[in-house]
Amino acid sequence: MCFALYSASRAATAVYRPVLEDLGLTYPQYLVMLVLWEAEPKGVKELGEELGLDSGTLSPLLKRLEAMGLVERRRSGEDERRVAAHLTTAGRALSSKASGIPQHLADAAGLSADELEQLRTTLERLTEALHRTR
Amino acid sequence: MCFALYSASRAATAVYRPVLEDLGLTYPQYLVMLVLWEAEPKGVKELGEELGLDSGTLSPLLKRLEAMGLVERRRSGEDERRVAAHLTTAGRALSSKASGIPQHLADAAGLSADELEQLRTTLERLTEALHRTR
DNA sequence: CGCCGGTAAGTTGTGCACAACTGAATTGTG
DNA sequence: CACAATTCAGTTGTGCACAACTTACCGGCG
Repeated sequence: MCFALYSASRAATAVYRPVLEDLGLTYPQYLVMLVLWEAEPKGVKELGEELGLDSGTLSPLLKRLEAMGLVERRRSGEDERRVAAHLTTAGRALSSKASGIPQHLADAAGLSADELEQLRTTLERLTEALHRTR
Repeated sequence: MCFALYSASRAATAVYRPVLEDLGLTYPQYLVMLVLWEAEPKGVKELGEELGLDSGTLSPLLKRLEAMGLVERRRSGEDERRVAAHLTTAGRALSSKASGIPQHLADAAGLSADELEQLRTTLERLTEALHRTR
């Protein structure tokens, strides 16, 4: 069962890869951009909570996004410990190029909309349960 | 949808991690051992086909398993290009310690046996379809 | 005020995942 | 037989994922 999960996840990111290459993003970078397109700016901690990633993964990832000119990292004035990721103009503009990606993947999945929806909710329940065992 | 897949997969390996730590294995190493416990010896290419991994991933992984004394890599006599992974006595012995792991994970999943079975087949169909689009 | 536990981000080190490439061995074809 | 194309394992380089640790900063308490 878990091998099926592992394989499917890798197969999905493999389908994303060539599409995201046009945007110059990796899959985790794309996830971060999705979150920021939704609401911005976001602290490293908030990004980590939404994506389930820690600062050890996010810090270098955000640095790369900053080097690409998509994101700016700014230290908070009120709390000097916090760093917020702000979108640049280029970062905001990229969202329109990315708008077709979810549909592209849904097409590649070869499952009906119902099946996809059911799969998604089952996976979310599973993730919840697995996290609870920690 | 794909984020659900990505999260669930990471959550599953996170549940495996402490259990596999007792065996001194990572999750991909455990997958290789599972394949070898099933049938042995296996060439790097065959392992790669069953797991969907390439030599760039498997070569160093097998070297680590060899360094742990679980596996021996031997060049084939007939075809000097090929390298086969053989289990050592210790490698074979480890399988009994690992026997309880699948059940442990099924318990942690918090889904019924039916739901797990259905999830597995859906994921397999999905993986198939995603590979086809390449 | 001074210190102290806790928190936020970053750093270091290990091990995948995968692309691109290398080098050796084999196979197919003229 | 010779040699070009292919196959196989391994190497190199990049980017996650995560544990363990470090550093800077906050907020509270004596």
